[in-house]
Amino acid sequence: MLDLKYIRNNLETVAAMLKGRNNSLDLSAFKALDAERLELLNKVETLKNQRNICSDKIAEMKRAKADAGAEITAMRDVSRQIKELDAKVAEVENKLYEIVYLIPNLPHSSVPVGNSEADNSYVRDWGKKPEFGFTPVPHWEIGENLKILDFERGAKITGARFTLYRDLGAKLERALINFMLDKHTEEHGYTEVLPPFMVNRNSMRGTGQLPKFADDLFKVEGLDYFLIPTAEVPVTNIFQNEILEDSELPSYFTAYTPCFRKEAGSHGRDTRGLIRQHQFNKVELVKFADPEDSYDELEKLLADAESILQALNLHYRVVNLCTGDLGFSASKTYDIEVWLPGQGVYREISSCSNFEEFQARRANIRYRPKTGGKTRFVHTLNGSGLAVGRTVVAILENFQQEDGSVIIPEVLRPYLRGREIISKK
RNA sequence: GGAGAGAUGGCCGAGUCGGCUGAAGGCGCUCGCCUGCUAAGCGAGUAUGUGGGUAAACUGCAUCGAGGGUUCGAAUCCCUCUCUCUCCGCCA
Repeated sequence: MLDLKYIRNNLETVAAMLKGRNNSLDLSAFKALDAERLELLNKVETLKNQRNICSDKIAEMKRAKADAGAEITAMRDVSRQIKELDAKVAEVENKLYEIVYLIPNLPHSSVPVGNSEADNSYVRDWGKKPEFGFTPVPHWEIGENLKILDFERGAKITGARFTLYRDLGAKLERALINFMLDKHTEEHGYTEVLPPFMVNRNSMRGTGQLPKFADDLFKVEGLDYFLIPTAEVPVTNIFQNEILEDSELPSYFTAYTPCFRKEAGSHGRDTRGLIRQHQFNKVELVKFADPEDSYDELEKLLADAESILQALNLHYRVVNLCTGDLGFSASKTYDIEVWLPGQGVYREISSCSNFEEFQARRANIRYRPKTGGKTRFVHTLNGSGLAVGRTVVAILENFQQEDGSVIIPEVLRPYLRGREIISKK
């Protein structure tokens, strides 16, 4: 959420920002609603002031055993007016916030301007594409052939976009989760947390999933709870409505959770394989940072995510998302795209963002600056470290052998009792 | 699921038959004084949001789990909800 005062004073900037983000939100009602709200507040607060003063007077008179009948009668009317105005304020405020909650975050100055994916700017790459003496195949063929991924049974058990992992497939997924969590906690200073996989509406609003993206969420029937689409939601909300001490910043958390997404609007896209599932596993990195150094923290966060791919020896590239491709809550986002030789494409495997104050304002997460003075909103950041299912995809496709077997990356072998290869039984 | 107790400022904890309680008292913390170190002592200060005001002084409004109600006036009375604790039952 942006600061009301900021929107009020920079309405043109905000409108231009919306255009740059391909966002068609209509701001025309904002100005009138905002002005009406201020006017109503002014009125009602004056009346309340009157009432407070008079109430004290009545109390005094009563203590002096004087008759306050006239004052009480007069205040009766004032109170009635206050009640009416309060109701009106609430009404106007609701309308106003309906708009404000739908305004996305302001992009950082280093974000390239552009309309789509094609305009994202290249940052760097690491490693190189593996060479094959044969034609590499996509992971779904490898997985089915090795009997470690069972798409048909996943669909039978639940439906499309659900997959049953078997045997070394399941173990590989589990090994990756453990490897990632260990690396981030032991080497990068993150604290591991295991949060609830369902959250309430307020938490979803705090990180920006609601109200705009309700269609993408699985809602629990009969309760106002939602399955999390990412650990970002429960972990960022750890400090919801709290004031942190400056000494607690920056604060790093990592969490493994399954993620549940409806993938509304993606019908027909990536229907084969593990790429786009309704349920997938992810190890997430979340940071709470001092606004002064949140962009340094973003670079470090990105490096932490990259280190996993490097340890697995997977070729990837990093892109800086352009204004048109940037997520709703983010000020700046780097995507890490891993090379998938079976499909001949780079696919997003991690998304690392700085949200600046946007989520902190919604979730009301503040800190006391060391210089003293008023509390300020922290900056929140997060990134995948990494999406586990897509990492399995990358491993299968990059390390496939001509005979259909797959070499297990060395760093994972300790997590698999020394296994070096997945081959057909 | 049943029975009961509770939710007050950074923490602990008062709030009597509704009014002088944004909130006593204590602890903690900050600044100053004092004391040759440590400890103790003394004085002052110490919530958040939002508005006015010169980014000051000062000042309006709101906030005692959340929402509603009664009243001129609610931390205090009534209703609903949420959460916490204790006991019983059930359960991985």
